[in-house]
Amino acid sequence: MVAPTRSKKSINGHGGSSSSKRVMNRGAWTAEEDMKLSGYIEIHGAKRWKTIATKSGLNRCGKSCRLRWLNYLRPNIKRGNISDEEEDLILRLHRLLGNRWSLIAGRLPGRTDNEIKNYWNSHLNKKAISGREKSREVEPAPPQGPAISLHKAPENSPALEEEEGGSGDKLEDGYLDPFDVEEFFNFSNEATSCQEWVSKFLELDGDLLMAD
DNA sequence: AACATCAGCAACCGCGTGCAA
DNA sequence: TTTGCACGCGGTTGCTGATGT
Repeated sequence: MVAPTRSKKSINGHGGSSSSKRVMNRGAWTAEEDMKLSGYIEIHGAKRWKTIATKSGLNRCGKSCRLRWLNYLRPNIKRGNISDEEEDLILRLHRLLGNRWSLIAGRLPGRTDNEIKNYWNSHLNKKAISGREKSREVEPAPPQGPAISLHKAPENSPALEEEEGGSGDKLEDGYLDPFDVEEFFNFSNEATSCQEWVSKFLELDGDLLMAD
């Protein structure tokens, strides 16, 4: 899809937290706003979104600026044309992680959590459901939700922990955990390239399927 | 051609977490 | 210890274009 020019709701305020009476711009971003934002970030960096929002001269809230940057303006963003390989990876990761879009996006270079979430809701959700329906015909009651349960953890930290704690390899829903989850999803350790990670994941996920 | 419905997606919202004062 | 700010995440909303009737 081309850069959006549609005018969404342009209402005052942004609901909730801000008590400011200043009328904020909302809705679709214009090319001019995009230029202002990326120009400012180029010079000052993508930090302190509230400051960025005010100093850049954009009549937007910091949240809106952050979202626009992360999902649209950031360099190396891939948009659209999700390949079969990526789709397959999303399906597998979702089966493993559930709706942890940012984690899934973290393993798809150039893809954003928002894009993946949208893609899931509009394309893959149906696929996943129909897949489950089919497998239900063969064996009843497949497990719902992520095979690996996660506690919410900050980015770039050991994000995953098994529910039972420790190095136990049996997960709460009966899935076997065939690999070191903490190491596997430790994004701070980027020694291995993403390509390597993907092939490693596909390999291990295949094993997991065989074990089912 | 006109209208209704659906699908895709950008953007908004509320909440949780981390951190500094 | 408490409080407030900044940030990130996931769910939801609603606009637009496509498709169907």
